[in-house]
Amino acid sequence: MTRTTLRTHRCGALRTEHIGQRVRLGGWVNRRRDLGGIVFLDLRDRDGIVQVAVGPGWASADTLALAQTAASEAVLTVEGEVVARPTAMRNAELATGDVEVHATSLKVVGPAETPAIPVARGKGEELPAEELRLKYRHLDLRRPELQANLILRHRLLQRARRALSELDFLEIETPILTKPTPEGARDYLVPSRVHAGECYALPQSPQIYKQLLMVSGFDRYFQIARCFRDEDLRFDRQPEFSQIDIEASFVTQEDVIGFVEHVLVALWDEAGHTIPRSFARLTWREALERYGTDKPDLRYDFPIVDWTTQVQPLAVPFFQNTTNGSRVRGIAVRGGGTLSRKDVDQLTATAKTHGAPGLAWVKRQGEQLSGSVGKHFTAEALGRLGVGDGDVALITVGPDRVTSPALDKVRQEVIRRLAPAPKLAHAFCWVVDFPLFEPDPETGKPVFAHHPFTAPHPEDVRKLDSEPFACRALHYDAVYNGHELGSGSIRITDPAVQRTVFRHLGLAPAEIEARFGFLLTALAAGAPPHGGFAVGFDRTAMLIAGAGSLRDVIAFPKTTAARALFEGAPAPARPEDLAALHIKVVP
RNA sequence: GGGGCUGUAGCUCAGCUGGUUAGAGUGCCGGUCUGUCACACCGGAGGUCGCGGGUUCGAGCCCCGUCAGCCCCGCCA
Repeated sequence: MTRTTLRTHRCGALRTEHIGQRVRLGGWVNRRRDLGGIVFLDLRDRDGIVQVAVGPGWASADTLALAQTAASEAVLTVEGEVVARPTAMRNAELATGDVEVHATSLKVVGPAETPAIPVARGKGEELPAEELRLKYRHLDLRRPELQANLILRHRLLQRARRALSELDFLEIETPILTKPTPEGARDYLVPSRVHAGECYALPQSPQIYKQLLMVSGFDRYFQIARCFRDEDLRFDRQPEFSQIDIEASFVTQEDVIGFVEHVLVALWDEAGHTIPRSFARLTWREALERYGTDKPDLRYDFPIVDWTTQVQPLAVPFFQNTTNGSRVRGIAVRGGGTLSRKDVDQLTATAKTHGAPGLAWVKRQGEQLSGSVGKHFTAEALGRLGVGDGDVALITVGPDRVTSPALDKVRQEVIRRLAPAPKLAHAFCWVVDFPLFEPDPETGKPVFAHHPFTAPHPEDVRKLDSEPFACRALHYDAVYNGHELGSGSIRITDPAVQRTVFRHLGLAPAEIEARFGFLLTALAAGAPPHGGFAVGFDRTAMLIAGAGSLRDVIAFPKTTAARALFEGAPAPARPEDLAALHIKVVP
């Protein structure tokens, strides 16, 4: 199957079953070992590495001379015979290590200059700086690790397509040149040459299009959708990324959750992991209460607990400012007695950098109590907090919006330092019942927590105006080991409700018609109940591959400053191009 | 927009309290070598100490600014 005019096999595919065959190979010189009379070349392709031996018993003097000068990373074609290695010469570290190829002829078809960064690395040798790896991406991508990541990514994509096709979903493409959105992330704009002063926007997601497809009756849609958001980046955020985008009609939240579980289980299966269904489920409120985050890592315990009433009688000064909704919350760290004073100090620093006033702590070793608030406690009082012998309690105080994120970070840090065995290797869960609104950090006014097409929970619709923050949404997130894999919702299908929601966003009626008229018109044309989901595919691939960054599962990623170091994008536009686009750059 | 870390040979790094001619490993070049697999051994070349300014008798090292990469906060409906 891999045979072409120029080669018969891939290098990395040769095994003992090929012994005796004459083969032609093509590959890159991974390493050369020149012993004088005999030369060994490690030839590499995407399947792996095979040793090519060039010796006087079978190769001409010219071939031997050529092998002696073959440069690292040059492309060679090799013709020769697959032979068994003598027992003592086998290499158990190579998949092809029981055989080698005795080359009878050899050709440098792609000479190579000395590579700017090494492809073949010695054991324990560090990777080149990421800046160089991105600049010389064509070399970095030759590394077996990155090849494996991209090959896995391919298989995951194919598996997602297959899984969804089996569920009768149709793959339909939507535009890349689309319309700016009023809310959410900043758009990448594409100026129109034909229409002076007008712009397309690259989609942040195909949200409206997939809803239109439901209105059109396609029933079940999916797409591996490229999405673009002009926001600052992180190790797990790139300006352009791929989503497994799903939408289905005549569904409830349970149907969508079922579809998504089916896809996720298939993806993990593709990587050899068997994931039981159904996934754990907790409400957004529970998640924040117990873990301080809407994407809890359920591989580990160490839940956050409310100790406000238990510590009240102890008259600890630090815990006294429990006015207007503040609570005393903390984590009973089982086995936390092994945390050093320095560990606790660093945990305190973590809590403070995330807004907490500080971190009180009590450690119990036998009857011995120690820690910043140790003198206020008795063993019995600690027992009421669930803190036993050898444990430590980490405690803070404040309103939930302060203590939740701080204790989330503290919990993560505790897990990192204690490195307990996880209860599960793959902890999936659904977080449901998200709030429809959240307070604007500046004004305190309600703003949409998800996107403005998310349907309110039917039980809470009457609270839309009176108690907006008590209003739940039909919005759900899939979470894996503390990472958000994606989110989805049931959509608003009543154009009147959709108009009300836009008004809540502060949009004037004329603006609503201008921006979303096409959606409202569609909803009024007979819209089936529908909902969907989007899986962040790059992030999923990163997690399944065990990669440390999105950049390791994307062939040509951007830096954290959104630059492409390989091709050098973005680049200054030529004046004539700007003129054609009716653009003047203001310095 | 803010904070932190890093930047010295092609690559990975060391460089003491500011003090002689900036080192190592690897790669590269030349040589020896017929069973290596990070081959071994001998020899050699290779430096804008990110960039700009300042302090100092003297700066890789101290100060200010700046650029780049990475990580974090804000941001990411």
